[in-house]
Amino acid sequence: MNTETVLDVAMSAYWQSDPADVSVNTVCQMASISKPSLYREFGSEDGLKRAVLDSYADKVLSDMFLIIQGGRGLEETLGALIDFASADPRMETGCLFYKMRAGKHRLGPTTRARVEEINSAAQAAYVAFLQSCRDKGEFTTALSVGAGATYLGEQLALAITQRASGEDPARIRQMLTLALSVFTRA
Amino acid sequence: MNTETVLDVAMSAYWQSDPADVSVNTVCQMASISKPSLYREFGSEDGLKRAVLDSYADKVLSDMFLIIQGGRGLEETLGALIDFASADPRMETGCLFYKMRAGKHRLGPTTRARVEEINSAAQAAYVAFLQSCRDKGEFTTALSVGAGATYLGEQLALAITQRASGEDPARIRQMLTLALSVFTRA
DNA sequence: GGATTAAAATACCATTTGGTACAAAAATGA
DNA sequence: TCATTTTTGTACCAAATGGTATTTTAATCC
Repeated sequence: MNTETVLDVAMSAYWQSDPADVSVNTVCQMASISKPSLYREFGSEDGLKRAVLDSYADKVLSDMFLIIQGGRGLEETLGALIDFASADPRMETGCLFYKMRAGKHRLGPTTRARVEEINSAAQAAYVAFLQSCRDKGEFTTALSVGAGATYLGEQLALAITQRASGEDPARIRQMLTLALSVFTRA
Repeated sequence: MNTETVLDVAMSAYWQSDPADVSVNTVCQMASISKPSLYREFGSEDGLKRAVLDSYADKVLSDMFLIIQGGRGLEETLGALIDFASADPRMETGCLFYKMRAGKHRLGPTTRARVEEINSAAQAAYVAFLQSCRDKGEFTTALSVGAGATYLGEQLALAITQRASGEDPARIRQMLTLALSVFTRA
């Protein structure tokens, strides 16, 4: 049984619907493997989800981090984030990480821990980005860097979550652009 | 068996945790009634949830509608909404309606229909409010009334949802104030 | 009080959940 | 080719889910 294949199948299932709505049984029959095989490889449902999340972070979230850490200016970076959130086809059914975070009380301990880890890393990345913008004199609002980072993160999460519920991408872009306009309009 | 009591118990349970995480069995033993009694009164889980949502709309959401339809000005109304979302003790564990809306794919048909109904009513209320502000010359942004209404609704939902996950109310107020500043700062 | 009717609870149903004991295959070694 | 080891799948487990048939209890009527 190919571990990589199982991870892909599970990720796709969790991502398309919701980690809480996909059972281990379902994953097994979608991947055409037996349940003991899966448990031998991942130990538990929690282990599987954690592995899937790791894989997701590697394949998808990394691209988002690249945008934030690209070293570009405020407007350009915000624009890229808006593009990503409102138009990237991979976010059409939302973000697996945000789905997990939204239902983190339904996750096992190791997956939840990983979710919190990633969340902290994202927050830190937003902070670093905004701080660099402030240093460059692009981010001159009274708003603190920490608060701005939280705000930015939550607005992105909101936008991407809305894509999962089928909202019109153009509308989402409009809303997100409006929300993030607080960074550029003093 | 007191129907009102059962509704209160169920509402409290759904509200405090999440409608998807509270089973019919749990509701029964919390209300100290037998399962057939509950099914005789509400027909199904969907029926119970729908009844609870109706009761919730009557007891809680009505207050939110009162704020919006109070006929007061833009700044004052937004301030009241910010207060409600970030400080009202009843929103400490979030809003039952928003929880249902967030997990509406997990709801039965009648409850889901009611959720959509309430959602439309809320949107309409936001539209009416913003339109009246525009008529009074308080809302002069390029933003359309419809888009503004959607934005307002989503930002409130976000803020209240964050309260359910234990975020610091002061932080939430700050974020929401920032988000809604787009209405008053041109 | 005794018969009838309305209310409630016990005890069950099928299905699904996460998880595993154990037997059947398949690959490896000599 | 035969024995050993590793891999895989069948068949099961207990618990919980939403929902119900049937029996017991309680109230009503005469």
